[in-house]
Amino acid sequence: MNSNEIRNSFLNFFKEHSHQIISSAPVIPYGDNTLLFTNAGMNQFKEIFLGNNSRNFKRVVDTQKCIRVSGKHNDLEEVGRDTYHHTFFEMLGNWSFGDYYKKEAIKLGWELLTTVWKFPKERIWATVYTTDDEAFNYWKSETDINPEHILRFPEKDNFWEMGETGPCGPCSEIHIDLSEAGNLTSETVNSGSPLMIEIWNLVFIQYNREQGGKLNELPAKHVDTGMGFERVCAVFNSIKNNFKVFPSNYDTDLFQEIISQLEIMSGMKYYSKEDNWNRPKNEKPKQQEEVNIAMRVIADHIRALTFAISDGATPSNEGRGYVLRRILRRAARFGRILGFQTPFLFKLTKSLSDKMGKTFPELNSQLAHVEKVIKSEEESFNLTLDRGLEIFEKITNNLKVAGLFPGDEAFKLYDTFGFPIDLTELLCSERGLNVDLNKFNEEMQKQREKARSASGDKFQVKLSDSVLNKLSIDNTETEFVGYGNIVETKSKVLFSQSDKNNSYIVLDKTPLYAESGGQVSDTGWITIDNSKKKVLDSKKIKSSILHIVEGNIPAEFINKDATALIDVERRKAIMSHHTATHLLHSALRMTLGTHVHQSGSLVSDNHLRFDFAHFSGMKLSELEKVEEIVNNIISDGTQLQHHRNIAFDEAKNMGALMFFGDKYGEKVNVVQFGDFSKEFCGGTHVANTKDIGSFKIQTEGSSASGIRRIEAVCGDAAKQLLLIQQKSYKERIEFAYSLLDNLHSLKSNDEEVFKLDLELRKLEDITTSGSLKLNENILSHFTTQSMLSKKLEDFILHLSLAVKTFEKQNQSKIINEQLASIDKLISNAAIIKDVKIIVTQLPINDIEILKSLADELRNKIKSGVALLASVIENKVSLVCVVSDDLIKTKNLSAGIIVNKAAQIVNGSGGGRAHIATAGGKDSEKLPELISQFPSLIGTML
RNA sequence: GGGGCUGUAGCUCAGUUGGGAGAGCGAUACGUUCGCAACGUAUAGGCCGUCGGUUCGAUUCCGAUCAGCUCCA
Repeated sequence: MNSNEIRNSFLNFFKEHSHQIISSAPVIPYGDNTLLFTNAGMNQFKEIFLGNNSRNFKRVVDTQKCIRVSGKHNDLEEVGRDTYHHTFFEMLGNWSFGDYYKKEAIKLGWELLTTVWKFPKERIWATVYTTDDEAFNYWKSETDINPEHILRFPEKDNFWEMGETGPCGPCSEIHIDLSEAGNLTSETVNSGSPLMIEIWNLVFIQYNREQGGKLNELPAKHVDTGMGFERVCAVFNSIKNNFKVFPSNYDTDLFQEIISQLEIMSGMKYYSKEDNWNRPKNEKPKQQEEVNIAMRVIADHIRALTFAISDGATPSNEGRGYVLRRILRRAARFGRILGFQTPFLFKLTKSLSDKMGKTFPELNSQLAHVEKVIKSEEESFNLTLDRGLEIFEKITNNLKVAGLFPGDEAFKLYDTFGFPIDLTELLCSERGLNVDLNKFNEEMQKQREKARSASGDKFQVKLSDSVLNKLSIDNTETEFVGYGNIVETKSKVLFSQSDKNNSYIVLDKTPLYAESGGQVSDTGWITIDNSKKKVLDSKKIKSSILHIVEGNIPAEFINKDATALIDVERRKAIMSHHTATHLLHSALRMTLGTHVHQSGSLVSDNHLRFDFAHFSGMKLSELEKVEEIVNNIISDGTQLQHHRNIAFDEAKNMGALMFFGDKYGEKVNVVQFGDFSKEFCGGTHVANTKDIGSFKIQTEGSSASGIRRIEAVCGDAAKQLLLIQQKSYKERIEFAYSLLDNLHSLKSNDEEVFKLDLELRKLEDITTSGSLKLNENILSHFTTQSMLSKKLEDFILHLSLAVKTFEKQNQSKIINEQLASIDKLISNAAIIKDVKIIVTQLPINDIEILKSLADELRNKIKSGVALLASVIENKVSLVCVVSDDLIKTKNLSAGIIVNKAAQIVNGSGGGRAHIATAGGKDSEKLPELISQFPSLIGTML
């Protein structure tokens, strides 16, 4: 059987035993910030185990996409060096939610392995928890396993826990002996031997571990099993080869197709371990093993990258995006061993989607997107490497200690410029240098400690712990009644607590929406005992909606009657924006293609933000088309069809768009507007698209590579936007007038100025507003407005250019005028001790002009000292120049001179020896300065 | 969440006791020689990321902020 057949065989076996096959949850756990990636089969059922959520099925079978990159058992740096660690893997599992338990789980497992798959019974070993006699006995009674192959292990191996608290229980593992003779002993089980491998873990969820370690028996017991799919494929491979090969997950068809493509692309060959052993003696084993490792690393990493990006993740410099970046860069680096210098990883995604696209359709639909993201990320990594190389060269050219590359420099290369340390080592060894790794590690350790101590309360919600703890004990449940007509709702208080400023209230029924799926929380009011309190925010906590209320509310309100009321106007605006988001999504798919999918969304009362996968920026024409489509649907008045609480499969069959955040198997809501838009959505929407009024895109840009972001407004918010635009248009008109005034003062009575003035008056006279009607589509106003703005901007550009040229002309005119007097100044210069000294005040109000005049003067005077002064805004500005010969022979410095001179007018200054500037506050002392200046110079000669 | 680095002409980047904003490539014009073009000369192009502070004066010092890169968590 090939891998696809093995997977299907697993799923179908359990299907025949009344299990429902469900799809894998995305590998990106949306809505669970405690987890970077889906790392176990049970992630999507966590809520069921915790008792926060129930579903309408009891037996389920699935394969779950998982990514593990950190943790004690999986260090990224180890992946690829051996033959069985992976960043990405599938976990096959069968599940019982309060249905069958140990007996049937063991029986079914044994049946699949030995009867269906025909694994040799004598090679199979089973383990149970030390005290789990029940499981031990079922292995004896329900299977014909060799009784000596049933072993007991303590907590470390056979008691499964999700975390420090939460559901847990004993487990029973199945191991298989893949050695050639099949005669391994019990000591090899759980010893980490690559020949005795664990293939299946049957977990019996029985307890809930409380804070402090106490175990409580759960009301319902569950079965949670996990079978490493890649390992099982390797087992099949071993059996096929009569156990004559060393087991390797990479020798299965799952990886071989990628590896053979790598062989073609690189011209190098991958040898399995078995081949290695039989390799002719003249081949260099070390080099071959490096190629093997490189190919395994790449084959593994490309899977993780492709699946993660297909599920909506993007490489970036934080969080899970950063993990992806590291994976990609590691793969790219190993690619260099295979001789790849330019992007190559992206070429491998195609063969992966060919291989697995049938089971995971997202691989096919996202193929083009994934390729683009990977390629551009590879390109940017190459840039990083190039830059790092340059810096590396600089450092090696300036080594202080010969032969030693400083550790702090190596760390800086790594930390600041992202240059991999092993590359530094490689380059150094090529040059006969040693890297000071001790220093490097020391710096790294410092960095870690700094980060750790700074990231204390990361996941702490603002709410105090006591509120949260109490809530989870009370296990309250709130019914959300805020769809459809929004009315005042009578309900009961289930929970209430206060701190200094706020109270926290849970009701049994509430119309107030709690933030979820990007839609912000409602605000409103809760009335208890005729006391009306404002609701500031609402949060969803497990099955409850917690209202955060202004002021103090005593706890004895519990069980009292309450009425809850939404801020209706605000909510209407939110609904408009939410529906508009759906319409926008559809319009984008129509305009740009179906690869567009949501990758983030925010819906509030005054705008919406929509992130979606699309690689290039949108053209203006595309944006206009999208706006037009959305506004057409709005004016069509399409009625909302809200399918609430329907089965997941039913919704899927309707063809509704799903998002990565959707959990499979739940009851879901589908929001539909005719044939135009159909989406899974828990949010609230307008009853008819007409209610939205109008829709306008504000900005389009990029939020991450491969992700575009659109911000838009509708309804009243759109009108607000229009008003703002009109206001800023008026301000620009004012600005244009002030430019025109400038021009006029530079060049009065000019015909061109007159023409420009006329043109501007025209632009001002066209009014864009008029009175806006309530439901009027105001898009045309936006169009006129943007046309006018464009015209005005062109006009301003033209005008400011004219001002600039006139200013320059004016400037050179002034300079030319003054130049004539400069000659006069030179010939009238005072001479003290053979040095020509010039000092004068000029009617110039621009320091730049003063400077260039001084420069001219310096050129013309040939030998001498000059001080030019002017009064600008009632302050004195001074520029002093000294000719080169005097700097040399008389040791004069313009900086010192101008500073001394400025002291007379209560100022200071400085500069270079040949030219310097200064300022002073007392303009009335300027004549005094001018008269004293020659003698001042005299004292310096 | 916490660090480090970067932001100057269309592009790549120089620019230290704070004081005349530069180079190379590219662009434009002119010229010389012409073998796909080369060379020479000239010119244009800058809120020195943004905002605030210190200062007579800030690209430079200080603070904030935005953007990009990068490491740690």
